[in-house]
Amino acid sequence: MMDAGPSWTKERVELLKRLWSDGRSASQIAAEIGGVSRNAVIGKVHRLGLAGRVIKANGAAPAGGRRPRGEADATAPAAETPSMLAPAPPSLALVQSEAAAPSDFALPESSRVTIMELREFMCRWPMGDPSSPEFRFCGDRAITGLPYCTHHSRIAYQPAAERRRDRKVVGFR
DNA sequence: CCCTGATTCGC
DNA sequence: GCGAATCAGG
Repeated sequence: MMDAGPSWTKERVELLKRLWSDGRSASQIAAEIGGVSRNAVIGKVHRLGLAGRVIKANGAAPAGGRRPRGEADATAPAAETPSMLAPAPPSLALVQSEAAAPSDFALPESSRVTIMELREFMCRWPMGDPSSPEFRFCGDRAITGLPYCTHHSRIAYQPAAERRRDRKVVGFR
């Protein structure tokens, strides 16, 4: 007699619509409505047709294509990012502060290289946003045995004493 | 690893 | 129709 879990009643659907159009995320909506997972929410959203606000009309988006569940996945184990770069990766703030300080050391940014152009003897100091296509490495002649050039080695391996004198990290206003 | 939405498909 | 499982991307 008792009906099972409250499925998508009119009220719940309307609430869903409202929250979705309100810009709430599926997980948030699921939490508010209660009794449903975010997958359920997403599924319902799609079924209702008020799905993806962004319709990829371009062929540039094969996105979304899960392999049939029965199939064994021969997919590679995974590999976030080899990140076999430098032993002492500088902080982003530090990099940015350097980039934003042209007056200090006018590092000859002559040789900036992509990861493909990088050689063992080249400075691996990251320049710019790693997620950007503009991302480059310093590429200057690295100190033998070290991943950085002289300039960036000073930055990366600051003596504790010298580091005490606070270097100015990127300043917010 | 956290999150986001998108898609497939057994139920 | 439903939504877990899975995928792709941030």
